[in-house]
Amino acid sequence: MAQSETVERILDAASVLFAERGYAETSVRTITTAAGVNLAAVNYHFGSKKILIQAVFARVLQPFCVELEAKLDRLELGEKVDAESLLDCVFKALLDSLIDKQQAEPEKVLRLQQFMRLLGMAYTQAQGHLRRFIVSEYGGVYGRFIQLLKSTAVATKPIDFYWQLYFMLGATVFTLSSIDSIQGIIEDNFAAASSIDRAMDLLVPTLAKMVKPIDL
Amino acid sequence: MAQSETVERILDAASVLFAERGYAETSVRTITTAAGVNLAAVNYHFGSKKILIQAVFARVLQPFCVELEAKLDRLELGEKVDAESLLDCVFKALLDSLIDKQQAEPEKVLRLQQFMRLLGMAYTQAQGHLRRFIVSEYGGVYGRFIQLLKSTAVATKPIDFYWQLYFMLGATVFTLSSIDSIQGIIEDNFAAASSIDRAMDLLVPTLAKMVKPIDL
DNA sequence: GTCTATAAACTGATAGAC
DNA sequence: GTCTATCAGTTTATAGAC
Repeated sequence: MAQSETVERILDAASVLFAERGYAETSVRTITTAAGVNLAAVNYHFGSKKILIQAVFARVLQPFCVELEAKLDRLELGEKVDAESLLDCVFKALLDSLIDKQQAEPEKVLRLQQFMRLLGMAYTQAQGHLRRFIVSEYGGVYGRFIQLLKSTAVATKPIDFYWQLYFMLGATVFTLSSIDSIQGIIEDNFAAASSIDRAMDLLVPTLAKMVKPIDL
Repeated sequence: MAQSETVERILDAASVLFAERGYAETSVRTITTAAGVNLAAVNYHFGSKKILIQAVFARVLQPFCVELEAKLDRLELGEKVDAESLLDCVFKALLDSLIDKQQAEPEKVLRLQQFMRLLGMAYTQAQGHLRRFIVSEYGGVYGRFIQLLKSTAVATKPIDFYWQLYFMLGATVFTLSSIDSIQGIIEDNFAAASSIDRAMDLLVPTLAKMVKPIDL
C-alpha cells in the first residue's frame, strides 16, 4: 500500500468517526480498524493523535479558506457588498470546497454536516491545541470576512455586532451539525421530504437579518 | 460526613468538570478527587458514571422546568402571548432557577454558562442515554413551549418554523456556552466592561425577530 | 512502510475490611 | 457510609522484526 493511500484512508476514517462521536470518544484503534490499516500507522504517519486531529481539520479548512479568499476577491471587484452576498460567499465557498470530484448531492450534505460537527467540537470539546492551531493557521481569512461584514453594518454598535456574529455562528453550526436528525424529526411530523434545501435557503437570509441594523 | 453532603459535593464537582471538559474527558477519579471524596463514592451513591451524568442534568433541569411551567401558566392568564414574552419566560425561568440562595451576579453568569455547556454537549457528544433521559423526563414542558411559540407565528410555514427554532436554539446555546471567552475577546477589542448584560438584552429580541413571519 | 508484541498508563467498577 | 486494594478492560505510544 502506498504511503499516501494509508494517510488518506486514516484521514477519511478519522473524519467520519470524530464527527460522529467526538475526539475523546474515538480511539486510535477504532480509526485504524475502520481504515483497514495497522494500529501503529497513525503514530508513524502523524506522530500522535493530536496531530491527526489537526490534520483532519487542515484537510478540510485549507481548501475552504482558499475558495473563500477567491470568492471575496471577486466580490470586492463588484460594488454590492452586503450581508447577503458575503454570507453567500461563505456558504458557496464551503459547498464548493467539499467536492473534489464528481460528487452526488446527498454526499455533499453529509460532508457539510461533518464539517460543522468538527468545527463545533473544536469550540466545545476540550481541545485547546486545536483552537490554537486553527487560529494560527487560518485566522487571516476569518478576520478579513469579519471586517467586510462589519462594514455592511456601520449603524450597529461594534459590541452588538460581535455578539450578533456569535449568534449567527451558533445558529449555523448547531443546525447544520444536526441537520440529519432535525430533518428526521421534521419529516416525522410533516411527511415532507428534502427539507434540507429549505433549511439552507432559510439560513442565509435569516442570518443576514440578524446583522442588519436593529430597529426592533 | 453525611450522605447528602457527599452526594452534593460529587454533583458540584461533576457539574463544573463536565461543563469544562465534556463527559468522556472527565474521569470518575478526577471528579472524586476534586470533590474530596473517595473514589468508590460515585458508584456507591449513583451506581455508575452514566447515572451520575443524568443526575447532574436532573438537578439543574428539574427546577428550571418547574419555574418555566409556572411562568407559562401566569403568561397564559393574560392575553399578550407573543414571541418576546414567551422567550422572556424561558430566560427568566432559567435565571430564577439558577439561584437557590443569595447569590451574586457573576456566580449567576457562571451557572448559566455551565447549564448551556451541559445542554449543548447533550446534543453533540455521544450520550444517547442522556438525550433519551432528558426527553422522557422533561419533554412535556418543552412541547408546551413549542406549541405556544408556534401559535405566535401562524403565518410561517410549519417546516420553516421548526428550522427557525433550531437556529434560535443554536444561537442561544453556542453563545451562552462560550460567553466568558467571547466577552474576553470583545473586551480586548473595545476595552468595554460587562458586555454580557448587553448580550442577554440583545438575545431575546434577536431570537424573537427570527420567528417573526418572513418578509425578507 | 508495515507488522507484531508489548510497555506504561489510565479507565470504570467492585469486593471486602472497617 | 467510607475506605483500600485490586480487577479487567481500555487507552496511546513505541521498540524491533520483517
